[in-house]
Amino acid sequence: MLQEKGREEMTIFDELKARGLRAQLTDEEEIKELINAGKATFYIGFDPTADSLHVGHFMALCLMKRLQEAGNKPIALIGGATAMIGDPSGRSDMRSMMTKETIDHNVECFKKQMSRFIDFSEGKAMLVNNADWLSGLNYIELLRDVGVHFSVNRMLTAECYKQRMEKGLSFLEFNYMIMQSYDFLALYEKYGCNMQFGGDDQWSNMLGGTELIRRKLGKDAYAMTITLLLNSEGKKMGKTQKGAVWLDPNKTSPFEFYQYWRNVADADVLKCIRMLTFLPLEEIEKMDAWEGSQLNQAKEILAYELTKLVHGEEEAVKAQESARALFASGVAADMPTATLTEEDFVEGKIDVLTMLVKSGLVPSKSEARRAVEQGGVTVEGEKVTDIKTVYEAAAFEGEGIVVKRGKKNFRKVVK
RNA sequence: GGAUGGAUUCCCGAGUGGCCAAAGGGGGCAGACUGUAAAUCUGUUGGCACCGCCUUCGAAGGUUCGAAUCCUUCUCCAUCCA
Repeated sequence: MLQEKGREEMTIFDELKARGLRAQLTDEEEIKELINAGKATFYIGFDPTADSLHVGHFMALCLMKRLQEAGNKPIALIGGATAMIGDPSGRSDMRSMMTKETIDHNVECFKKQMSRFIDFSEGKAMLVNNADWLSGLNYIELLRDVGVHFSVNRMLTAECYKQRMEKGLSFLEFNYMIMQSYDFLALYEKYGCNMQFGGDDQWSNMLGGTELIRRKLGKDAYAMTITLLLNSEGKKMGKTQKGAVWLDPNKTSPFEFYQYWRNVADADVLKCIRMLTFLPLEEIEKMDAWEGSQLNQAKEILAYELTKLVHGEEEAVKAQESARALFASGVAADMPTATLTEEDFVEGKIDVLTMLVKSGLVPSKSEARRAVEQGGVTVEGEKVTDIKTVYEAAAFEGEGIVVKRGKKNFRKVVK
C-alpha cells in the first residue's frame, strides 16, 4: 500500500495512520484536509503534575513536531490551573492535591524541557499557561456563560467518569472536563486554535471543547486522539517499578533510559519504533519481518533512537557503548559509579553487605544478604558466596572495582 | 444528621486472645533456561548486631502474663436512609 502511493508523497495524515498513532477523530475528512494543508493551529495540553516530562508527554511532543514539520502551528498548553483540579480520566482514585508553589515550579521545568523539542522561534509555535485565563474566572459568570452548555447527564455517561462512578468522584474533579473545554474555547477565540490533539483517554474532555465552541460560537473545531502507548500486557508504557521514565537526565539517566527501551518485550518493539521514532516507514517495514533473536537488533535501534531524540547523539552513543560492553564483558568505561568515603571503612576494610548498600545496589542489608546468599552478586567477575567477605580499602582506589547485582545492575565502586 | 459495614505488610486479601513478621494470590528481587525478550521452573520478599532482638495490622489510650484480634475515644472510607 505504501509502495503504491509513492514514499516521499505520503501525507502527514497517512503517516500518522501508518504509525498507528491515530485513534479517534471528530471528522476524518475535515481533519485530513486541515493538517495535510498545514492549516491547523492545534493545541495539546500538559498538566504539570511533576517536575519533569515523561514518556507519555514525549509522544505528544513528537506528534507536535511531526505536525509542525507539516506546516501546522502548535500551541503547547501547560495546565497550571487544571493541574490544581486533577484529571479523573483513567484514574481510579483522586490525585493528591498540589500546592500552587509546586505547580509553578513544575510549569517552569516543563517549559524548559519543551523548548528542546519544539521550535518556538519566530512565532512557529506557542507556549501558554491556562492559569492565565482560568484563575481569574468569576464563578457566577462562568456558570451562566459556560455551565448552561453542559448537561450533567451527558457528562456522567462519558467514559472517563464511568470508572469513578463506582469509587466516588468529587465535584472538584468533575469540573475538569469543563475547564478543559473552556481552554479550547479560549484558545479558539484568542489564537484561532481550531484543533486539539491528546491521548485517547482525553477523548471525552476534548469533545466537550468542540461542543462548547459549537454552542457558544456556532463554529466547528476538531479533535483527534492518539493511541495510548500500551505494552502487550495492556499497561501503560514508560513506567517502571520505581515510577515513570523521565526525560530529565537527573531523574532518569540516559543509560537507564536507554536500558528501559533496550528491555521492552518482543511483542512491543516494532510498535514502539513505529510510534515513537522518526525512522522512515519503509525502514520500519523491513524490521517488521524480523523474528526471534533478531528482534534484539530492533531493540537496540529503538533504544538508540529514542535516547538520541531525548538526550542527544553523544549521550546515545555513550549509553549504547556502555550497554554493549557491560553485557559482553561485564566492564565498561562509562558506567554508573558509586563513591565510598573514608567513614564507610572500618579499620581500612569494608564487608560486602555494607559495600552493596553504600553503592546503592540494594536498599538494605537484609536485601544485600539475600542477594549474596542467592548467588546474585558478582565482584570483579567473581561470584561472591560468603556474606562475610571483606575488602581492603586499597582495592577501591584508582580504577575501583566492578560490582554486579543480578544481571542488569552494574556499578563501579571507587573510593 | 441517622443506620450499618469497613481500614491488615508494595497491591489485593485471609486472620477475631498465644502456634503471627501474619495464609493465599499479584507484583518485585535472585537463580536455572535464554536473546539484556516472553513463557516456564526454583528460591526469596519489614529491619537489624540474623539460630536472637527490634518495629509493623487506620490513630491514641485501656484490659490481659500475652492483642492484628477484646474495650473506649478519635480519624477516614463505603453502602443505605434523610
